[in-house]
Amino acid sequence: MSGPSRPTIYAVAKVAGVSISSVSRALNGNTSNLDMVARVKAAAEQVGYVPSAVAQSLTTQQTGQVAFAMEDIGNAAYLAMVREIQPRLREVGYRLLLHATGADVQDEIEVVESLAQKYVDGLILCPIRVTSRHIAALRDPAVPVVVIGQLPDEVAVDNVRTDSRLGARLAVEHLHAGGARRIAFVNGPADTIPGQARYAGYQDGLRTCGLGLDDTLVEFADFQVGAGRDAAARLLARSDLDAIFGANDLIALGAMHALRSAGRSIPDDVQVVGMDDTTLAETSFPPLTSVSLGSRERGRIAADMLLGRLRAEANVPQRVTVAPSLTVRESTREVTG
Amino acid sequence: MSGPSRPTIYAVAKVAGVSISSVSRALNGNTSNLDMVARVKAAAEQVGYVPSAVAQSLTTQQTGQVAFAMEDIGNAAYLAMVREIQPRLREVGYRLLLHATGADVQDEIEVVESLAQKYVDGLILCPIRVTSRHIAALRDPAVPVVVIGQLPDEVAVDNVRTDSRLGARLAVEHLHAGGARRIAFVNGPADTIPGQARYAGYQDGLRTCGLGLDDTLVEFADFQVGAGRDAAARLLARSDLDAIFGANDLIALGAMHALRSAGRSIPDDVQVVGMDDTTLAETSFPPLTSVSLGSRERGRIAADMLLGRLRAEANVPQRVTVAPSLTVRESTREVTG
DNA sequence: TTGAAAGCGGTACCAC
DNA sequence: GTGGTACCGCTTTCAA
Repeated sequence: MSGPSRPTIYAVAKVAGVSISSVSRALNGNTSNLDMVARVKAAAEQVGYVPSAVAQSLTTQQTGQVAFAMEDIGNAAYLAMVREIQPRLREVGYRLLLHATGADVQDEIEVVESLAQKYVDGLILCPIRVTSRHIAALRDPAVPVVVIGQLPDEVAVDNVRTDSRLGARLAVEHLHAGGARRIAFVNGPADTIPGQARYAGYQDGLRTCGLGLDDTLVEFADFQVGAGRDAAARLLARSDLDAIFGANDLIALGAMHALRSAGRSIPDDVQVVGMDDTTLAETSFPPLTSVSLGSRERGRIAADMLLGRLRAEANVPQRVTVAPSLTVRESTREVTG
Repeated sequence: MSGPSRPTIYAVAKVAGVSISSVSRALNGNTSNLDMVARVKAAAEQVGYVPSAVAQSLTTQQTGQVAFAMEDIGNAAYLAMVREIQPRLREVGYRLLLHATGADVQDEIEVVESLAQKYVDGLILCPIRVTSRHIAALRDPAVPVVVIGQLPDEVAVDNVRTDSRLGARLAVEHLHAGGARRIAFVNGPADTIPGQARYAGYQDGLRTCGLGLDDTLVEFADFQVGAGRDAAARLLARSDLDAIFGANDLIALGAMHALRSAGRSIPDDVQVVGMDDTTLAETSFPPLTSVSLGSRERGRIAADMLLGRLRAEANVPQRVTVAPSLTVRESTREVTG
């Protein structure tokens, strides 16, 4: 016995002794007859009527839902975005739908293509990579899309980005200002957009500081603690160094573990800087200096951008860039003067 | 100019030269005429047809969506659940909708009541508290609900829980086995279900270990790092202690910070145990021994339970309890023998 | 097998 | 102001 089907608008109309049109109007505030409104509301209350979201969607052509798609909600940067996005959507009555694509490009593209099913009114997408198929799917999305991340200029889509290359440079310059001269870099995978940008920024920083690039000071790792620790251990084994820049906070945290195991003190012997400025950076010991790429802010902006697009159509694509900034904590030396 | 409205099933029917009934059948595999199927699919492809999820929902009375409601996705325990739930749902074609209630009981109840709108096929709910209004709302939910957490026996709802009281006792016993005799406890807020259960478990542990309850060894804090640190600092200032049990990993992490600031070594001077066994426990220094309450497993079970309910209705409510377990790391002393 | 038509549960236009 | 009705886009029953 499937549950008793909920009362529909017809039940309310019957009890109130009016037409369904009147019920609809009364409940949606499209009538001036207060008496009617009262009668209908009483009837609705009596039968326990709640309008069907699906039926409303079919007629209004709006779902009241927005999707957020990223690689993995476990990633602190995306988590930070969700925490900004969800309340904003909720505030104006939108529900949030979560897509974790698991770094699968195919999945990511399917998400965009599935938009044609119209189960959401809009999408915020964080692509890990941008392929030609992405671009094709993004050419004429069924609903408004906001992309968080780098995007070729020719793609006409709302876009909020950051400059992780500049962020990496800031990290190096900060370490240099703190007295470091042999600044190691534990990068993420070299074949990813973030990996490439951060590596370029690392080199930028060395250059502006008048330091040369020393390949023995560079290592690669997954964006994970364990990998960061191992990579840092390799660096310590082969090179003299007085600072480590980790391509994200997890890597930097791993590096701190390696340093501690090697008996090096932080920041006196070796300074450490991470990237993403996640809560991990605050809670680590010592608290980790980290380059903020404004995840929260990007999430907030993306949400606002999408909501704006949802209420007013047909505008030129927007693009906002959030500047990276340094959050100095105790894993680096104070710069005096 | 609002975007060109997508082609409907009528467009396909027209191109294929058949009725919409046939299109529907062909696309849903409810026909044996292979020729028809081919023709329809070709036509669909040609016009770029994608069925409307909303229209399908209206006729099938199913949305293909499931909601997960918890306090805050930023909480590592809930995060762990989401990461288990989402892939499971996705695998069988369900989309995940996220509700963060922000510890607002009112919001939580509204989530349950909003189920009558039928925008999802089911709900997984993690209540922070269970009020009489919860119980009332849960009495006859519009769609199947699975509750993760404690629930009065009289509430006939699918339920997966853990035994955090037993978990707390395990923590105390482990510390005692490691040689601790003055075991402090930094609890969460006393007026929450988790707070009460853990406090009871703490006392259970003391009892089984033959230790007396000493109020000066008990402090309260939010479930946050900063609060945990401050609470631990208060304890250190007034009491002699050789172990600290934090009611969750964040509190325990805060306690470790306080200990470090006070110059106490971990675990030699003071052992520390946390609870929830989050990734923070793995990445802290030293890695934190923590009581696992099986968040991932509970998430997995809840998802499976809901999916089961979604395919076969009308069964008695299920209840599963996940046993807590201890994950021993380096913040406590090895127990030999 | 295939098509016509009746809903699914609402909204909104259009007469009255 | 109010009710009748077409329609949103699809699934499914029922005849032919």
